[in-house]
Amino acid sequence: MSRVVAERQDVIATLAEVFREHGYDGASLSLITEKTGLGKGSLYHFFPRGKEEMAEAVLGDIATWFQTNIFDPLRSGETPAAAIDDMFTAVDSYFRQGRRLCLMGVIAASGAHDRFSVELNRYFADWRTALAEALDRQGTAESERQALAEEVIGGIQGALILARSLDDPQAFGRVLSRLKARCRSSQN
Amino acid sequence: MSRVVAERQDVIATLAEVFREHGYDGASLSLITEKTGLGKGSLYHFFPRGKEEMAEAVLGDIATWFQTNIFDPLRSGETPAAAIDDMFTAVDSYFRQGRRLCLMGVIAASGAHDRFSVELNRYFADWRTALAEALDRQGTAESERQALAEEVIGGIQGALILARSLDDPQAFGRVLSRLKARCRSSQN
DNA sequence: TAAAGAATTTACCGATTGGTACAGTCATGC
DNA sequence: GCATGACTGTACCAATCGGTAAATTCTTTA
Repeated sequence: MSRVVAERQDVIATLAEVFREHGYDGASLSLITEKTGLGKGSLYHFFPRGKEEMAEAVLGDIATWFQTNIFDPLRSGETPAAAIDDMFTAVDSYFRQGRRLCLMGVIAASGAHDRFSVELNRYFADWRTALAEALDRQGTAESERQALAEEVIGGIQGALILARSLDDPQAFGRVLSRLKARCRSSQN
Repeated sequence: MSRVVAERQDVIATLAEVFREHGYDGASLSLITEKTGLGKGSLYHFFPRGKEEMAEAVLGDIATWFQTNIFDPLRSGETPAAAIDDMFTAVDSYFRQGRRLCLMGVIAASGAHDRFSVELNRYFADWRTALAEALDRQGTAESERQALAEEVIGGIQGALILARSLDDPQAFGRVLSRLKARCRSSQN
């Protein structure tokens, strides 16, 4: 593994934090410089196309993480019901029990939405597909699958915003457990 | 009604659009100038504290609208079940069948969150209280009220983000009708 | 109709924006 | 130990940022 790939990867985690906390427009290069400890020279060495490429890298990184840790297990899990339970556990952990926003949601709710519409579309569509398939395998009615998957994925996004706005991270957990119960009771 | 109040009110609707579509940081004064047709001089005449006061005015306007058209009817409606149904109808209409984002959510998901935390908190807390009370009056179990209210309000926010990200406004309506059914079936 | 004040236009400010250029430093492999 | 290329620091750029100031125009009212 070359040094390039390793260091670039280190930076991406910090970039993700900055974008998550300040949004795309709010994440200025000076702020990014400060938080990453990298000067503009280094930043533009790793991301020649600048801020947009930084955000693309972060979104790609997140997409990969979800693919690996959420979507794939939903498909490959032996017992789909357990796989769905695991999804909720992973989600709760990833979003730090409601104290962390979803960067995909942050971008979707921002003016930068158009710039990353492809990434956003793929993220949510993949999640919906993976969850709907798991629901299918656990015996959820066909008419229910897609709609329930949308309700759950949207519910997670909304719960994050709600928890932050109410300054009550626990609201996230409360909604999560209700959504989980909903998936469970849709079995046949 | 003086001309001041009337014209200021006209501007607020356009300001709301700009903030909704571009976010707080993305809504530059030049963009605001362009969309409102008002020069900086006029803008600063109406909103001496600048952009922040413009956003405050918009958020205040939205809060009033929801208080009047959503929260109050939830409390005063003769039959609570019908009042809740009306809420979903009004929400679907306000958010243009999923083609319009919620500015409160947009701000909550942005770096400007801290600046308007009071407004955000009040909006969501008021909504939760009003809905929980209506659920109470329609006989929803006490243990359910608050949690169901949170699920519904969060669900609406999330559905807006989902619909925009999937580029499928109808996803909003699908989630809405499920949430409505949930409220209905929680009656006693 | 003239005074008062509301509203607008215009020019301007310093600071910051994202981005570029490039010389210099550093580690690594031959 | 030297050449190569990855990496960094610094200086710089035009454009735009949010905001200010003041002269001017338009409306309202007495």
